[in-house]
Amino acid sequence: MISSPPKPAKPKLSTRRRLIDATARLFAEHGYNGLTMRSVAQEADANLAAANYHFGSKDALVLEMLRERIQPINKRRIALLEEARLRNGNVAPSAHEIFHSLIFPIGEEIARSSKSRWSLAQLVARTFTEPVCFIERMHQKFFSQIAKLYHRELSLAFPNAPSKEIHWHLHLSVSSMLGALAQHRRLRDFTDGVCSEEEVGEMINRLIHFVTYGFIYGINSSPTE
Amino acid sequence: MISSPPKPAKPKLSTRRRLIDATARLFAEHGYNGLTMRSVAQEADANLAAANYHFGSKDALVLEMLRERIQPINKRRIALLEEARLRNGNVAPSAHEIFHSLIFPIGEEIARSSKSRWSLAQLVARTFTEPVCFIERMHQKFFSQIAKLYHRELSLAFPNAPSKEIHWHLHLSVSSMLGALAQHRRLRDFTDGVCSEEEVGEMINRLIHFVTYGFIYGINSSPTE
DNA sequence: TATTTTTTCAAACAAGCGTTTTAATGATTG
DNA sequence: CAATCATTAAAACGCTTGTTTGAAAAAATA
Repeated sequence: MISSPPKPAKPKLSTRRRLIDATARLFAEHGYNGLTMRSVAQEADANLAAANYHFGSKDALVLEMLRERIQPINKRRIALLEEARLRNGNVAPSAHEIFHSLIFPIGEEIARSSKSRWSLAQLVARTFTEPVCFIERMHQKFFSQIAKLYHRELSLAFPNAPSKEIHWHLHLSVSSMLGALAQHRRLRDFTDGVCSEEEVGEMINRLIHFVTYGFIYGINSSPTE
Repeated sequence: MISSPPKPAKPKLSTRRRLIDATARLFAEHGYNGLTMRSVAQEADANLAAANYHFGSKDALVLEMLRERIQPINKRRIALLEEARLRNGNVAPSAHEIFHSLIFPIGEEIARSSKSRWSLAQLVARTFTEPVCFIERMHQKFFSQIAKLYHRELSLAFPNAPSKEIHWHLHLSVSSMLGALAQHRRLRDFTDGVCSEEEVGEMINRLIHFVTYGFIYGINSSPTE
């Protein structure tokens, strides 16, 4: 079966694009140390020297890939928060709205990526485990300001809760979110085949409720036990 | 200052022992790929060939280290569950008792290891992120049976909840636990210095409550939304 | 003490790593 | 067409990896 169309209908993305996408797949699957320039080149169907030519180094390549994946999610989070604020008039967003804005955007991206050939969930797991220095610094840059934003927002929603308790439970909430995303690929095994990884929307919805309840009832019970 | 006591008060553990402990530290910090036989040998103050002599291969060394760390925790979990069952007579353990038995034992070990030179929290994060095949198989072996045990236990505590919902929320609970443990080292940064990583007990207590509330109220609300 | 077994050690092995180099391509512009 | 640029290609560079080797040292057994 020989196919010889005038145009192969495969525009074949730029080498740069293919390199970044291959980096995302391989970084998610094997981590920073497990990702090699040679594997990236092979996965991207490019030459070994191409990545160094386009990005300068392995570090810069991975960093650019992460930036490209994370920034739109954070922008969407802030947008959803603004939306809720406007919708409620002068009333502060509820805990559910706050955690919805935190979790839903990354759920959207995970659902999108799961239909593709790479998994954002795995990538999230990676970035939060890899102790490589530049990744830690990057997380500091990307997530410290948004953490402060959510702490402020939760302080408005729970004006009677001590600031430290909000810190504690926001930390637990974020940790739960990340843990659930990181473990998502293990869902089928863990539930003995009962729950399927395709139901990303179900998972995100339950996760938002789970975290909201954990936060609300955790904040309001025995802070000094 | 020359010290020449008759016995240097340093019995110096066996090479095998030192190799395993060094492996735990380095695996936790750098992951499987980042751990090298040379770094293990240096950290354990042993010869490069010693690890291959005692364990055969890098795989076998890491596997033995993991087995040694995980098994006692699972035994303690089952013991706490039995304890609660006996204490309540014929009544099934409550959700709080169940999650206490799940989370408290690993909290104990983390508190113990945090005073040592290595961190169990980091190791937990590693093992749940590393996609190396033998680790995944190992987790399947170690945690699939105990997952079934907890599903049974929660089914008794929530006889009206559909089995699938218990699967979902147990998955979320375990994910939250792992996420919180994995993120524990980031606590200080994340909370802007307000919460300290030394308060492991505080963290575990709050985590148990957080997960319990998330499970209880998650199970009892909108299962078919 | 003599002999056997276990454990350590330094050195070397092939394979794989990130990066660089140099030449050959392809596209763009004059 | 000629010339300049951006991109690709193959080969090689030191360096590190897991593992193996064979002899030396230590421990255990007789």
